[in-house]
Amino acid sequence: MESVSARTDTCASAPKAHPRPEGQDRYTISEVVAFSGLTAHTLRWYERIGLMPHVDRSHTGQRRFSNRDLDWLAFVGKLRLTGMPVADMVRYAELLREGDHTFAERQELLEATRRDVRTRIAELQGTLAVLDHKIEFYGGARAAPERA
Amino acid sequence: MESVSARTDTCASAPKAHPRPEGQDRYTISEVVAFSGLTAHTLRWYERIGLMPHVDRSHTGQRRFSNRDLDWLAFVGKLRLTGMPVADMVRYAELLREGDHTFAERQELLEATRRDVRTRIAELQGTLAVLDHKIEFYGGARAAPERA
DNA sequence: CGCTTGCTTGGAGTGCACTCCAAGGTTCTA
DNA sequence: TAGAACCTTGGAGTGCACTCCAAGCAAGCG
Repeated sequence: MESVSARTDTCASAPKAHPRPEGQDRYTISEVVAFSGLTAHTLRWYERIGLMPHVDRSHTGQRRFSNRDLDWLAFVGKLRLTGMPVADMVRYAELLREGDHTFAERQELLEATRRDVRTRIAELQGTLAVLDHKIEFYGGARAAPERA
Repeated sequence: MESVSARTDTCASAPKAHPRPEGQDRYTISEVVAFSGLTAHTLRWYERIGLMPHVDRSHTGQRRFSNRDLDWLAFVGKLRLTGMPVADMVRYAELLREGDHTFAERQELLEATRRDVRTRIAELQGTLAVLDHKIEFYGGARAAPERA
């Protein structure tokens, strides 16, 4: 995802290069829409509720997003997939803004999230087993009594 | 997480014995609440929107749920975990009520759902990788410049 | 310069999945 | 046979996560 990858060659998830290199990264909202898949409405709303660190502005007040902002949005997107409530993500964003002394709390929050994700994966695998079972039934039998 | 393993003696998910044997399975709504974890409101709402096959009634009109209904609710619960919209589940319930000639469509619907679940699991595993990465960073470094 | 397209705001509206309410009838226990 | 606890209904309300609107300023082009 980000620079820290230099910890080794980890960073298994492809870093997904930014559309423009550092230094020229001043994206308009519509560019971010194209890149992130979110709507402009949603991007503005994220900022309003504190889910985005305050975005830079042009001299006339229009938003100019940075590569950093794009990275953050990608991370938020991942969290969103887990079903985490937006309020919790805002909480994490606040902790980040508050600085170093929230380090431990952030770590705890990430670990709790990881536990949730693992639980969710397990639940989905349980569901997958049920689906496999029913589909197998559909493949084999033809119209059986069970409320399939 | 693991469960799927037992592909041999299938029916891996414990059949989860019914609270009462066939023949005495006439549960009040509050018994179903205790067993399913859903609220009475939700159970009535499910019936109203057609997500429950019409539930049997006592001679005075109170609901009496059967083991069959419990099984159906358990399945709906699994589908709910996948994030499937209620409307889609209602569609499946309708197909069931319509009888044998909807067999193929039901099968298709289940298979599409399975594809969705697999996609969702893959997404969550991607998220898990990101979380692992960040947590590792938190464990190793102490307050670094990244917008972790 | 004028035109089109894009961006700004606060506030209101939408869709989903519940969740609750009021007013009354039912069932169980003492 | 009384009282508590449970059940019924249609319809209204809630919380979440967007989603859209109107009115106006900004930016790029021939």
